[in-house]
Amino acid sequence: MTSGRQPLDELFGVLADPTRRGLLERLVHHGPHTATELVADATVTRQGIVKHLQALAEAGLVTSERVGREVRYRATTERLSDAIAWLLGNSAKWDRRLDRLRDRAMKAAAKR
Amino acid sequence: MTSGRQPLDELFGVLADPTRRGLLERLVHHGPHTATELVADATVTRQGIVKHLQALAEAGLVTSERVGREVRYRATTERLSDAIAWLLGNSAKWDRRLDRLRDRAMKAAAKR
DNA sequence: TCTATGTGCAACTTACTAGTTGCACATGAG
DNA sequence: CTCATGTGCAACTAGTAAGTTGCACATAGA
Repeated sequence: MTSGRQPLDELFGVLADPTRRGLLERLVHHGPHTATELVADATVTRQGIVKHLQALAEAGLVTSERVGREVRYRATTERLSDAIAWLLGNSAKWDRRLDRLRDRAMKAAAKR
Repeated sequence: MTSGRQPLDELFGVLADPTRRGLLERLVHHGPHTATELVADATVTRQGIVKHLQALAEAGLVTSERVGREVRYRATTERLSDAIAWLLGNSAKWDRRLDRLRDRAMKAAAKR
């Protein structure tokens, strides 16, 4: 059962870092930014941020677009549905509220 | 902003490992088990499993109870709501389906 | 009491990850 | 062209995490 690097490994792993979650939050709620712009809010160097953004990109949570000499990173949160679906699917099944949530999440995930 | 070891770090970090997710799934869907029993389905040693269960316990996802010479581990999935809430809160806000999910999840989390 | 089974503790190896620094390359503006 | 700004690549360090092995301790049962 322990095959190499499943999608959820990457997804949850990427979200386990507070700096990365902060970056993603920023991109989700305040739109696209460059790595250099994001340095202001972080405690790490630009290179550190670039690494985090690349990790997020590999997990499918951000995309990048070159604009002149800048590179804009944009959040693409569709993949989060996979994580949500797993979590709801493993929340106590005897809870009716979560049962309803799970059903809806499964449908939402299936549509994608 | 990068303070030491936030709750979500631990939560997502613990879920990033496929062996741990497998253990949690097993406990959620098939009830309490001992570490020794869980060895059968895993690819790692008992000690490895014990370590994973301890990690899950520290993240508040399982509890353990001693019964004679055995130790039964039981899933306690309430904490998953925290992860669900974060994910829904950072899913694209323009998506109405996820908006509804988020509202419901927030209410569910608040009740706990 | 003796034994089989289950658990706990500790040391150790290996591998990965966060974060850094240094420098080279690319591009927009004057 | 020249320079400031933004990006890319690579090497390196330090810390942590997975997983193992070996052995000691505890307990149910014959």
